[in-house]
Order: sequence, then C-alpha cells, then structure tokens
Amino acid sequence: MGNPLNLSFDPIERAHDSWSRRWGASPAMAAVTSIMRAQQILIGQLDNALKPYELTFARYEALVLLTFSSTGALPLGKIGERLMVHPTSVTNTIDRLEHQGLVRRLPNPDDGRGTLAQITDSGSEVVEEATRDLKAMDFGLDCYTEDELWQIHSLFTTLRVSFGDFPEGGEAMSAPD
Amino acid sequence: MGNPLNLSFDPIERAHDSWSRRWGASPAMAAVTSIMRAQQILIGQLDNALKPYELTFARYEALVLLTFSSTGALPLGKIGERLMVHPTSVTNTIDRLEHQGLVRRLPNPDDGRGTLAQITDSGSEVVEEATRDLKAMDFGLDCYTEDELWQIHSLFTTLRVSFGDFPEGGEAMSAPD
DNA sequence: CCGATATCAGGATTACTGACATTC
DNA sequence: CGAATGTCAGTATTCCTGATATCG
Repeated sequence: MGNPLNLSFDPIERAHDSWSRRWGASPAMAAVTSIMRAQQILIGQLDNALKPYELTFARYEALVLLTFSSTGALPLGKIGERLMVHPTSVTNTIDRLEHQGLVRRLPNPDDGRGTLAQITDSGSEVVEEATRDLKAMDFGLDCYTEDELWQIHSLFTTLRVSFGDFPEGGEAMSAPD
Repeated sequence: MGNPLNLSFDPIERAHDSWSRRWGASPAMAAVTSIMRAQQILIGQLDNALKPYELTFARYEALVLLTFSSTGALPLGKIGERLMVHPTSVTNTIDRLEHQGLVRRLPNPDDGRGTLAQITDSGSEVVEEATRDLKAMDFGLDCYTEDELWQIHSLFTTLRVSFGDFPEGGEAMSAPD
C-alpha cells in the first residue's frame, strides 16, 4: 500500500481501543503497529523516489556502501553484514545491480573463495543523483524536526542494542573494514 | 535476518558517519535506516513467536480484527482498509486462514458482490493463545519503558497524519464499522 | 453504463532452508 | 578434515498491475 489510507479515523488507534477493552491496555501493541505502518509508508516513499533509477532502497544502500569503501569494492559477505541482509539476498541484489551495469564482480585477490562487488562509474553517477533526490525529500521524514529525528534514531538504537546487533556504547575501538 | 548481527560496532552509526562526510549530516538518513532495522527485528520476533500457530503477524492481525467485530465477520474490503493492505493481499490472507480452518467465507447478505470473512471457534481459540504469547513478550518491545512506548506511538502518529492516513485530531466522530 | 467487490494470473522483492563446489 | 564463501534451487510472503465476473 504505497498510498495514503485517507480514512476518517485512525485505524491503529481504533484497533488499540478494542484491544485494550479485551486484553488490557498495551502500549507495546500500539507502538508495534505504528512502527509497522511507518515502515510501510517510508519504504513506499523511498522506492517510489528511486524508481527513475530502477533502484529499490535495498539496492541503493548497497551502492552507497560500495561508494564509501576506499577501493569501491567489498566482499559480498561484508556487504550482507553491513546491510543486515541474508547472504542469498546479497547475491540477488548484486546480480541485479550487475545486470544494470552499476556494479561488477571481481575475484577477491585476498581470498580465493570470495567475490568482490565493485561499483562502476555508471553506478557512482547514479548514487550521486539518487542521493540528491532522497535528500531533497528528507528520506520521507520531512514532517519531523531535526530533534525528533535524532529522538527516533536514539530510541531505535536502544532496540538494536537490546536485540544484540552490537555492544552498547561501542564506536570507540578498531574499525573493521 | 531474524538473528542478532553481533557486530563489534553499530553498522548504522558507521554508515551515517561515512554518509555525513560525503553528503553532509542527515538525521533523516540515520532515522530511516534505524526504523528499517527496527521493523526487521520486530517482524522477525513476532513471526517467530507466532510460528507455533502457523500464523504470521499479518494473519494474526486479521484474526484480531475479526475478533473485535460484533458478529465476528467483516467484508474483505473493510479488512484491507483497517489492516492497510492491498485487496489482493486480503484475498490471499483469508485464503490461508480459511485453509487453516480459522476463518470461513460467507456471502455478504447486505451486498451481493461482497464476501464476509468470519472467525471460527478454532480461530477464536488460536487468537487467545497467540495474544497471550505476544503480550508475554511485550511484542518484542520489552526493552522500553511504558513512557518510551507511548513516545514511539506518538512520533509515528505524526508521520501517519502527515502522509494522509487520516485527519489530524480525529477520533471524536462517527465510528464506521 | 459506470463503479464497487472480490478473485485470478502473473511479475517483482526479499528472506530463509538446504545443498554444493571451492578454497582456507 | 572442518569451516567459510558464494551460488543455486525451491519455498513463503507481500505488493502491485491488469483482467474479469458479478452486482448496485
């Protein structure tokens, strides 16, 4: 559903009201459904903005990651780790980008088993343009103040740490690349 | 990726640092990627908790919605509206639930074109049990205080209103059902 | 006849499991 | 040999674009 619902009431508020009457108030239930809908709205906005480049947000993120690498190339495994996606999804993503000519595969000189994905000149151009567009639309979050955006980021860092993505208060150590 | 990343650093913080150096600081970029990962973590937790019942969170939500209806039945179109999913996805969801015996289809007595989905006794039992489980795990949000949960809900209500899901400050009018 | 309500066929993403060849 | 890196085949979800039969 990439389109506004345009209802006369808030379906999530309504669901939470009914839920409360039956099973007791649950701010967690209200929060989860809000997060789900927010993600749905955002991914719709982002994918839509990237459509002219035939990119999805997932593919855009892969290109951005390669852009930041010193040589413009990274082993597929590392890409999956950074983007938090499954190995087979990385293969799929890189396949697609390769067919689009935005990335090329190279054997990893440091590991005969591995493959590097390297961004092409065309890929670099596309990233620059797409980034300009996404910045212009504030990644779909133009309804927020800068303060609120940091608040959101901070709140979810709590969840990610709690889930075990990375240790609390890291960032002050070695920089694996 | 339903599993913790277990990295030694925060991949989102890292990405935002690189991004900032190249294109300027963007709290929106940091917020979006945080939201995406949070949603990924949560849907993984929820679907995992519902696996014993052969439910996904989407199917669970459909059952809950029917539970709240006075007759335990609703037109498919209304279900899609409330759950914010595409009509064809509703057909698919109800198909699945019907095969599981948790829901049955009935012709809509008020509209010859329409179909009602009605929850079965078996469906009602499953909802109760699944809900108990989800409440016990706080919908995957047990790392938050009640205050933080309302904060999250409130922040995303801003986004949903801004996107056009429903009018600001609604909730004080008729109650379509 | 036009619009609304499903349903169906089919395409695009993404995640995950299991298997497998290659290499460390 | 046991572990790691990618790739492939195949499955499950969900979203979306038509096309379509039926009813209001």
